[in-house]
Amino acid sequence: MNQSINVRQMPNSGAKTSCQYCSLSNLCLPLALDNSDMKKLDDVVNRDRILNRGEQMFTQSAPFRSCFAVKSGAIKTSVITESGEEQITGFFMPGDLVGLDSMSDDTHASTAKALERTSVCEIPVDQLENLAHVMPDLQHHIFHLMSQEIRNSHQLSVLLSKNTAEERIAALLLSLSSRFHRRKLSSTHFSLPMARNDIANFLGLAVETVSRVFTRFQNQGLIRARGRDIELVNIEALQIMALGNPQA
Amino acid sequence: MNQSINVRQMPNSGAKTSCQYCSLSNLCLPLALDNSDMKKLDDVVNRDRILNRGEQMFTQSAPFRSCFAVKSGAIKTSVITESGEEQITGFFMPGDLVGLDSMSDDTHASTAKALERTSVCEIPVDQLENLAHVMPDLQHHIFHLMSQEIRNSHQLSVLLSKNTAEERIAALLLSLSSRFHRRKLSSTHFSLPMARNDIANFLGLAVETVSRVFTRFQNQGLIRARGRDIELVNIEALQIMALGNPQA
DNA sequence: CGGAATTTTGAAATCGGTCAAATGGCGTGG
DNA sequence: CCACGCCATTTGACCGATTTCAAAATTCCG
Repeated sequence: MNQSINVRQMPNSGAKTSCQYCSLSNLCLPLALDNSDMKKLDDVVNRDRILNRGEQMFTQSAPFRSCFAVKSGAIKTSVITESGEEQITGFFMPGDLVGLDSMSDDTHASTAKALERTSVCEIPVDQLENLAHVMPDLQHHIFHLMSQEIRNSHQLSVLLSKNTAEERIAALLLSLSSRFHRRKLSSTHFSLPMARNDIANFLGLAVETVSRVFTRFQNQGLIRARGRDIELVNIEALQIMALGNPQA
Repeated sequence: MNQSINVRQMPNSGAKTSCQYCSLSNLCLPLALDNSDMKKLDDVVNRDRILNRGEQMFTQSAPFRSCFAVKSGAIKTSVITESGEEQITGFFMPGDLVGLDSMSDDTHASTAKALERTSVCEIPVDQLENLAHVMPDLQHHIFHLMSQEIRNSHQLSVLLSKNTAEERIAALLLSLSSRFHRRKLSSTHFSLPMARNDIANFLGLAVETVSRVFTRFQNQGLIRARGRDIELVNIEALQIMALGNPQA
């Protein structure tokens, strides 16, 4: 039910957990850093900001001052078009860095909202840039993360323009599966952090279509779904399905 | 017919044009730099690589060593899915930097191909990172460019998942228009660098649909199109069209 | 426990895709 | 300079996956 990741407590402290003692350090920004550099990063991080389900972390067009690392819970980001439509651009899980799409401007390019109770670490961008300047590994790592974000978005574009409803949903389930796996959680049995509505929006489908595909998958014995509780029964079949028409 | 940008010649030289004397310096990487820094950048740039139409600048999965700045001509980038389908992820014009989506890996995340005769400047990434390390403005500028790339891709996602064929094509025409404008070319009369096929692929449509929409637009008096030669007759109407259903 | 929100299910409508074929443009070579 | 042939573009008719509209069923929380 709860796919958040427990944060190992610092031995002698009930206080905020430093990067060194955070179980996410192998996923998050500190990944690239040695101990002394991690300390410096540690100093600029504002820890333990808690968001309730539905609460916004930042909103599009608001002044851009910080990126956020997800500690537990889950975040969705979305852009609002001029015609008022929302497009979800990503789901962020513990260890992910949110807000990189805003680094080209002094205002946020998207809105970030908590999908459930979520705790985050805030990292002021000006300080992050300063650190990156003196720490080549950090600079490199940020380049890496931003580039990864571009790739993810390109993958989404492919999904949206080339794949059927079934293929998109299979791909999303597998993507979530592998992300849970990387976080040492079960890759076959998890709880969706987002509503059907969010899935539909993200994948460019109608909610009804998402619902129908879920039941179809269930009837075909590919998954077992009860509400947000999902079990991947036949991963291989899902993988084949996600690939789409294989004769292209 | 030719929307390439002339490169101002260095007064006393028929040789390669340095960044200082390149008319694109206000669009390209040097944008962020003062004269002495520009010199250093200049030293690491391999100039005057020429690609013929259809020639590949780099291919997906090939070792990633350099980014490329477009000097004249036009480039398209695309990703190939596991099932062998191509999705064009961007069109790059003079002053644009190609290859940023590959900075998360040591292999290219996409393939880049020249749409017409194109000249580019090659910038080795390791040297670019070194320079960024000593030049905070350059680092900031690269963050900016990468973030912009994320935004662009998000915009594409919105287009693909929320907009009709007409809206997508109107949006593309307007986007090209503004990009030509920023390069001091006509924003109402230009030559498309890409084929209908590329437009269709980029926008997630069938070629036939693109063709139909073009003729529909022409009949409605929004544009005049003969082959790749495009004239935007009623920009306001196109803008309204690109917005999509305004009652959402 | 109750009411609202989410999810599911059904039937009908549609936009864009697919298939097929005609037309047009352009470079090459005679 | 023209004719050929190839490839890009256009046009037409039909089809199908997904959307839309409507309503029931279920779940979620306060």
